[in-house]
Amino acid sequence: MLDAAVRVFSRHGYHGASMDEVAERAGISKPMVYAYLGTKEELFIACLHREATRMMEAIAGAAVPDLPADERLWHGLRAFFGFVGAHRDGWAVLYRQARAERAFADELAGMRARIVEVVVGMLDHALRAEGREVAETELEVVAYALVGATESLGDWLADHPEADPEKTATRMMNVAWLGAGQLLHGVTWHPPER
Amino acid sequence: MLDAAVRVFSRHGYHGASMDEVAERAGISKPMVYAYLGTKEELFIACLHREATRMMEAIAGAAVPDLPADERLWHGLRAFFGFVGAHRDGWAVLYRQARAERAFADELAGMRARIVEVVVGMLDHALRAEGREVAETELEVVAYALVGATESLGDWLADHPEADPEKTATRMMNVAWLGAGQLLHGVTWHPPER
Amino acid sequence: MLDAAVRVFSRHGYHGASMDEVAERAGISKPMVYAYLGTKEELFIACLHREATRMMEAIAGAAVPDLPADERLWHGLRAFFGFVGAHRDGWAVLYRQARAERAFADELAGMRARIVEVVVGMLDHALRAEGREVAETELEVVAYALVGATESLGDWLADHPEADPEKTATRMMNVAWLGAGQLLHGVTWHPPER
Amino acid sequence: MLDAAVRVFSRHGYHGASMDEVAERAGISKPMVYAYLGTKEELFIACLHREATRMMEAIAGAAVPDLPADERLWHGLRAFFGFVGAHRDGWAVLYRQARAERAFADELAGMRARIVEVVVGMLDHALRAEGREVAETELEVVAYALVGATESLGDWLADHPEADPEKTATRMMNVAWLGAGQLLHGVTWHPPER
DNA sequence: CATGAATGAGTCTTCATTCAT
DNA sequence: TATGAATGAAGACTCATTCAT
Repeated sequence: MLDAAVRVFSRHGYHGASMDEVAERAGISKPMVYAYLGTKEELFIACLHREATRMMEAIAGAAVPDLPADERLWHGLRAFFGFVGAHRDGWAVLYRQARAERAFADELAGMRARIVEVVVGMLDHALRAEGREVAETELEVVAYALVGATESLGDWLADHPEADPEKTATRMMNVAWLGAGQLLHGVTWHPPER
Repeated sequence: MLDAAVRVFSRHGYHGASMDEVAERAGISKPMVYAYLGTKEELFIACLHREATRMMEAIAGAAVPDLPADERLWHGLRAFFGFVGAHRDGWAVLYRQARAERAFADELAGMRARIVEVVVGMLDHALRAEGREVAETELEVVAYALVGATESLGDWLADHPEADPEKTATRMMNVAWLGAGQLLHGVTWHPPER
Repeated sequence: MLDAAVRVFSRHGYHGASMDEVAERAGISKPMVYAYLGTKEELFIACLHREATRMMEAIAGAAVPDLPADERLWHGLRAFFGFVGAHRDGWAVLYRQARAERAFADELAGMRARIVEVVVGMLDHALRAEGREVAETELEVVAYALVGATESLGDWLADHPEADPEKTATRMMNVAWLGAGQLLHGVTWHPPER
Repeated sequence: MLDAAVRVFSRHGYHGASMDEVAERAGISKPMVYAYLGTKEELFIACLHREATRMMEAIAGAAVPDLPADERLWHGLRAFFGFVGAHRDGWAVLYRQARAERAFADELAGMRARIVEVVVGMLDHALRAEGREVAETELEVVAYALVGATESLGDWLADHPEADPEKTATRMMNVAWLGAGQLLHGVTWHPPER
C-alpha cells in the first residue's frame, strides 16, 4: 500500500497528490487509507520513513565497519547509487518533496544526520589511523559536503534513467576520496593573502 | 513587488503561499498581481529567475576568467556563500521549493546547467594547462558533484544563521579543490578488483 | 448496552456521537449494535424511550391518584426533580437532543402528551371538586405551561450539580401551585382595557 | 443573507443544514458565505445573535420600565408571543438547535441570562413596592421557571400555526401573574410534614 | 453468533482566478 | 487603470452502514 503512495507522491509531488488517487492506485477505498496510515501528512512520513530505512539498510549492509576507510566508502557509495538507481521513482522525489515542506524537515534532518554521523565516524577513524585529529565541527561540515554531493549525484541519476549507477558511484568516489584523501594526509587549502 | 512574493514564498513554501498574501504584502490588489506577473506559477518563476540572475551575477562578478583556476574557484565559492548568507531567506527556500515541483524543473535545470558549464570550463581549462584532457561527460559529472556539494552546504548555511559564509566557503574549497586538484594531476581512483 | 449509548449521546450529542464509540463503550462490536438496536436513529429512540419510561414510572409511582391535588402535584414534582438530579447526565441531554431533531419530535411529543394529560386530569379533578369547569383546551395550555416551566427548571438543575433537587421542587411547587391555586378558585387575569 | 441561513437551519436543523443549501438559498456562492460570515458555526451564531437581538428589542420596546409590574409583564409577554408568532420559523428552531449543541450554550445562556435578569428586576421591584424582600437566588429560580414556562409555550406556539399569539400570551399571563401575584403577597407554599 | 475490514456518500473549507465597476 | 466582489473546482476527512469470515 505504501508502494502506491510512493508512486503517487513521486509522480505528482506531495501537494499534487490526492488521497483519492492514492486509494485508487492502492486498490482500496479512501477510508482504509486513513484507517491504516492516517492523515496525508502521516502517510507521507510513513513513505519517507520506509524509503529512508530501506536505503540506510542497503548502505549499512554494504559499508561494513571492518573494511579500510576507502573500501568502506566505496561500498557505501555503490550501495547508495545502486539503491537510487533501483528506486529512481521513489527516492529522488521523496527527497525533493521532503525538502520543500517544513513539516518534514525534522524527519529529513534526522535521516541525514544519521548518514552524516556515519561519514564523520569514518573520516575520524581514518584520521586517527594517520595519527591526525580534527575538530568535530570541521569534520561535520566536510561530511555534510560529501553527503550533499552524493545526494546531488543521486538526484542526477534519478533524472537520467540511462546512466549507470556503478559508474556514477565511481565518479563520486573519485571526487570524494581524492579530496578526502588529501585532507587525510594533512594537506589543506588556505585562502590566498589579499 | 517581487520582493513581496519572494518573502511570502520563502515563508510558506510555494503551495502554502496564497496570492492574497502576496498581494497584501506587496500593497497592491490581487488583479494587479495577475496583470503584471500572471499566474502563480509564472510569478514563482519570475522570482526564481530574478534570484538566480542576481546570484549568477554575484558569482560571475567575482570569479573572473583571467584568474588561475584555484583562485577563480575560490572567489566563486566565496561569492556564492556570501550571496546565500545575505539572502538566506530567499535562496534556500526558492531552491528547495523549485526542486519539489515538476513545473520548475526546467527553470532550475537551466540555472544549474549554466553553473555546471562554467565549472566544466574551469576544469577543462586547468586540465589543458596541465597538458591533459578528459571526456566532457566525465567533467560534467565531476562538476555536477561539486555544484551539488556546494548547494548542499548553501542549504546548510541557510539553516544556520550563526554560521560564517566565508568560513563555509573555505571548507568547501578544501573539499572541492583538494579533490579536484588531485584529479587535475591525473590521479584517479579505481574500484578494487573483486 | 443502552447505558453506554445514553452516556455517549449525552456527552457528545446525537450528531457528535459516533457508533464506533457507542460500540466501544458498550464493549461489543459495531455490527452487534446494529443487530440489536438497528439504526443510529432507532438506537437514540430506544434510549429516549427507556429514559422517558423510567421517569414516568418514577413520577407515577409518587403522584398516586388518591392524594389531594396539591399533594399529588408536590409528590410528582419531587419525583421529577429527584429523577433529573439522579440522572443529570442522561435526562437533560437526551431531552435537549431530542428537541433538536425533527425525527424525534413525535417521540418527544408523545412523551410530553402523556404528562400533560396527567396534569390536565389533575387540574380538572381539582376544578370539579370546586364545582367549576373549564374548557379542555384551556387546561391543556395551562398544563403545558406548567410542564414547560418544570422541564426548564429540570434543565437548570441538570446544569447545576450543586443544586438540591428537593429545594428546586419546592420552588417549582410555589410557582405552580400558587398560580394554579388561584386559577382553581376562579380568579383570572384579563388584559387591561386599552 | 442571514434570512436564508435562518430558513435553512430551521428546516433541517444545524447539522442537517448544508452550506451548499444556505448558499443556494441566499442566491450567492459558497465562498461568499464563508467570506462574509465565516464558518458554519459562526454563521449559526450570527443567526442566533440576530434573532435574539430582534426579540429582545421587541420585548424591551414593549415592556417599558415605568409601567406597573403586571402591565409590564403583560406587555412583555405579548411582545414575546407576538414575535414568536411572526417568526415561528426562525425562533423556535434556532432555540431548539442552540440547546442541542454545546458550542452554542454560552450564546444561549447569555441571551437567557439577560431575560432572567429583567424578570428578576421586575419581581424585585414589585416586591419592594409591597415592602417585602426576597433573596436574589430565590427570585432567580422563580424567574427561571417563568421564563422556562414562557419559552415552552413559545415552542408550542411555533408548532401550532393556527394558535393565536395574543391568546397564548393571556394564558401565560394567567399562570405567571396569579402565581407571581400570590408570591408577591407573601403567600408561600411549604412541603407537607411527613 | 460475533467481528474485522471495507466503503459510498457527503461535508466543510480553501484558493487561484476573473468580471463589472 | 485598479479593485472589490464573486466563483468553479477540488481536496481532506468522517461516518453510518454492511459483507465475508
